[in-house]
Amino acid sequence: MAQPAKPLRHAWDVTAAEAVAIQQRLRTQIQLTPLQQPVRLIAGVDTGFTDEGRTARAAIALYRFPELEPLECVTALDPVRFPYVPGLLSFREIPVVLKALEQLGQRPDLLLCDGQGIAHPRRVGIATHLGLVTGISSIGVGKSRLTGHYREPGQDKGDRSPLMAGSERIGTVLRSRSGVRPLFVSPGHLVTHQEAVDWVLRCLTRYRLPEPIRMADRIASARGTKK
DNA sequence: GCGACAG
DNA sequence: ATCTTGTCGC
Repeated sequence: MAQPAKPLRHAWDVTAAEAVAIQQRLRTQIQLTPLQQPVRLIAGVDTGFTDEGRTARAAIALYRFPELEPLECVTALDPVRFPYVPGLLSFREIPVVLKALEQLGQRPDLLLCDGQGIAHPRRVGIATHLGLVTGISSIGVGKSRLTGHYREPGQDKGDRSPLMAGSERIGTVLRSRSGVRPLFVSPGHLVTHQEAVDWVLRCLTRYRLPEPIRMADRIASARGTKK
């Protein structure tokens, strides 16, 4: 017998209006509290696109701290189901990131995400969203500004200035390397502003991006190393 | 109405 | 994000 057409929908298949409503609810759960456990496992998270933007590829690179020794890398592919809309990035990238996270053999103590944490119009950037969904402490590391005002920080590595939204602090504009464009660091969930900056600094080597994210970036874009 | 706008 | 070679600068 012919079955009645069922509207097959995935949990993450929402409209832009629904996404905003979800963010407004999630916003109330954010906790900018100090880390409650020693950080031994740090995961860098990033997403890339291929197939003319129809397929998303998430990459997660796990590192042991303080050695910054690479432990394992996992990836996941998923068809894109949500367009890029400034402010709603997490609804486009989180599904495939969760898929990759499930393949990780160990649970990270901290997530370093490519994108904003609370430095977002409704305070729910992808790092915050991911932290709320997983319960894992998370930090947002954006390569450019989404929202907020700031004074240009000094040109030396470590120089910084607060990222503000009115009188509220939403992050830190941090020079991760002398002479390069600054990073926009903000707490995702379960970490403080100070810790967010400290952990990004502790994961830096000789590049602009902290090592875990830099590695995830290369793997997600699948073109950093020509085989 | 006119800009701004993570990846 | 992605399309793309060489080139300028420390």
